[in-house]
Amino acid sequence: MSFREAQEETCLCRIIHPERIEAARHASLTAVEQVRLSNLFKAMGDPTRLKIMQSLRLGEMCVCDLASFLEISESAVSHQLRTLRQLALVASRREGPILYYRLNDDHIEQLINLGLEHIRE
Amino acid sequence: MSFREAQEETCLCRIIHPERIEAARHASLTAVEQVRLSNLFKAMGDPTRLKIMQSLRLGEMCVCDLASFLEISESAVSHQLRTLRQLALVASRREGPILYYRLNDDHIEQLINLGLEHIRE
DNA sequence: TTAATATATGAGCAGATATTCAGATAGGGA
DNA sequence: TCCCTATCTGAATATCTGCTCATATATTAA
Repeated sequence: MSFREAQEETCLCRIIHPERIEAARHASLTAVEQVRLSNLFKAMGDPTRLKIMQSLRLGEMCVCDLASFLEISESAVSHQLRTLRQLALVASRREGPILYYRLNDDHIEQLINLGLEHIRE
Repeated sequence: MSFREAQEETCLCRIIHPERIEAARHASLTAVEQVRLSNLFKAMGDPTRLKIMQSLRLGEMCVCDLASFLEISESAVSHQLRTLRQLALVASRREGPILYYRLNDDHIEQLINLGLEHIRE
């Protein structure tokens, strides 16, 4: 039985506060915004990626700096950096064979700081 | 071959910028903070949980309000609310048989707003 | 107490995902 | 050109996780 069917069976009396549901509906984001926002937080929710971003708060680092610091393989770092790049969380600068990664904008550090405030209170 | 072994094999010449690694080490969070922070963002990274938190920005809602709005089962909502409760992202108030959930503090809404700024630019 | 409603919880499964491994690509120097 | 280094990428795998289903708990009313 699908949710729709279940909802029809139990009727709308199950909805206690229709006005709150309507209010939430009006204030809801677009589907694209929903996806982007959850992808942003999901990216920050992985311990490895979060450590990468924290490391980059202090300045740019190359792949093998990060691998050495985090004690994981360079391949793993590279995979995670790709994810972060695709979400515009980090940017890179090439200097010869070395790629230097940095945080893409101030929002990232602000998000981390705000998160720290929450967990520390 | 473990990472440690690989690191020893390739020696420290693989570490391009020891001073940056040292700086990152000094600025790194405690293990507990790392876990809590990534758990916070991970919780916000799931689409369903994020929608729940967005809905609660407008005011408290009960489980079946949320289930109706999100079009998922009440059981699924309840499971996600437990996760959010354990991370102190939401709090609840009982009125008779009904539990009203709300965002636990202002940080949550600030995090969402900051995330929106990032994805909209 | 019994019934009805609102929510919580445990088990299990299907889908997602982070890592490793092997191999590919790209830049710099000889 | 060839080699070495730095990084990237695809495939495979082991782990994690969100949902469903069934059941349990809790509150209210009769």
